[in-house]
Amino acid sequence: MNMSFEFSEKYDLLSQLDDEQIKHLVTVKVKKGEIIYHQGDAPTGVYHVKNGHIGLITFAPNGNETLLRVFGPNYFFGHRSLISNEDYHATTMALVDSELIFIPSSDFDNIVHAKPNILMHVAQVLAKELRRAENKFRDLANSNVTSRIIQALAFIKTRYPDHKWTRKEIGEYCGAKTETVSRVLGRLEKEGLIVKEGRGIVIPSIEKLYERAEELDE
Amino acid sequence: MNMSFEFSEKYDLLSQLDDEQIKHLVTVKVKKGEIIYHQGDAPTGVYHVKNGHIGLITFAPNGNETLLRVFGPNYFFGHRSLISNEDYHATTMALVDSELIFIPSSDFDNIVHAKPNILMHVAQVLAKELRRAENKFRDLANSNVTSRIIQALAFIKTRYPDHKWTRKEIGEYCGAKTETVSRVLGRLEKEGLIVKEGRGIVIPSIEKLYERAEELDE
DNA sequence: CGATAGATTGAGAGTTTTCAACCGATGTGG
DNA sequence: CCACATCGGTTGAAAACTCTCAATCTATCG
Repeated sequence: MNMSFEFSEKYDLLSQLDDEQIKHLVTVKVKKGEIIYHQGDAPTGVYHVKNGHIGLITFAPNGNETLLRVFGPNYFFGHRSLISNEDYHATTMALVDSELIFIPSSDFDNIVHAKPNILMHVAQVLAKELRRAENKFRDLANSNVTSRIIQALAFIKTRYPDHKWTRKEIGEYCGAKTETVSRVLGRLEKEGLIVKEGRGIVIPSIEKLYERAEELDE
Repeated sequence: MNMSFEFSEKYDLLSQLDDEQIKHLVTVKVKKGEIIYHQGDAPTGVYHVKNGHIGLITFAPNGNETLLRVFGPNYFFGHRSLISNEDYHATTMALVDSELIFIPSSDFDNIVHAKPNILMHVAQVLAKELRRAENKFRDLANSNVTSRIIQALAFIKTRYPDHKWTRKEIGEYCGAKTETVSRVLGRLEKEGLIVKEGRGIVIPSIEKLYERAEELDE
C-alpha cells in the first residue's frame, strides 16, 4: 500500500503561459456526460480545465468502462497523444458540467518549442501520471477490492474534493463493480471509517482509513 | 483487446547523443538477479541497456511482485524518476546477465537542457509508456487471465524475442499466478496456438493467438 | 409529487488462487 | 560424461473472492 499523501501535484499548464498567449484561446462549455474526444481520434490540441471534472475513460471490447484518470480545475488533458504523436488511446467525458480552455496543437507546439521549460513541465506531468498508472496496476494485481476502494476513495476525495463521486465511478477507477463498491462502503460505514450523507461520502479520518487498508494487505 | 502490432517503438536514447558525450560514459556489468536500484532510492542517473534484459519490478506490501516494464537492448530506464524529481517508484533487476551504460544525472541534465529535441524524445517515451501502462490496467480490470496471458505473450515475445521468459515472469507481467500461466499455456498448446520447446515457448502464428484472445473478450 | 438515476441487498455462479505434491529440464562438479 | 542438485514447471482439489443477475429501495430533481 502506497501511503504517500502527495496527491496535489502541480499540474497546471495555463499558469505557465503568458497573457499574450492565453488571450486568444477559446473557452468550451461541456455538459455532464458529453464527450470531448473519442478513443482513436487524432489529437487536435490540449484542454485546460477551468471548472468541472473530466474523466479519461477507456472501453474494453466487451463494453466495460475503466476510468483511467480524472482532471479537475487547473489540470490539463490531451497532452499524452500530442506528445507521442498517437491517436487518443481513451475517451474523455465530462463527469459534470464543465468549462474548458482549448489550446490548439499549433499553439501548443509553438509554446513547447519556444519554451523548453514548458516541455519539461509537461514531461514531469507525464512522468507522474506514469507512476500513478503503474501503482494502480500494482494495486489491482495484488490488493483485494476493499483495499483498492479505500485507496481510490482517499485519492479521489483528496484531489477532487468537490466532485460527487458515484459508486460506479469509484468502481471504474479501481477495478470493481458498482455493487461491490456499495457493499464495501456499507462495511466501512459500519466500522465508522466513513459516513454516508445522502449519496455523498465523508471521510472523518483519512489516516484511520489507511490503517484499515494496511491490515487488509497483511 | 488492443490489436495494434506497434510493439517496436524507438526508445533508444544513446543514439541521440554524439560521440563526444558517449565517450566518457561507464559500462556496468550486472548478473542475473542483481538489483540496479531499489524502489525508494533517489535517482542518480539513467541507464542504457547495451545487452541483456532488465525488469522494472514493484513489490506489494504482502511481498507480491509485479513486473511493470522490461528494458531490452538499446532501451533506457531510470528516466521517469529523474524527470519527475521523485524517488524511484520501483526496483530494477537484471533478468539475465546484462551490460549497461550509466549516464549520470548531471550529464543527463546537461544534455537535456542543451538539446530540447532529446527532452522531447524522453517525453515521447514517457507518453508511450503511459499509454501502455493504462492499457495494461484496462486489460487487467476487464479481461480474463487467458486473454491477458495471450496479450503478454504476444507483446513480450515480439519486443524481446531473445529473452527466455519464465511462467513466473509472464504471470507477474500480466497479473496472474505462475500455476495459472502454466495451466493456460497447457491449454493453448493443446489448441495448437503455441508450442513448448523445453521450457521455451514458440508462437507459430501470432495472428491466430490474437484471434483466440478476441473470442475470449466476447 | 412523480419520475428517474443511483444505491443496496441477496443468492448463486464463475473464475482464479492457494496449497501441496510431484515431475522434468538444465547445468555443474566430480 | 554422468549423477545429482536445483530451479522451474505441472497438476489436482479445495477455498476464496468477486461478479452476475434480479429485485428492491431511496435520493434527488423537475
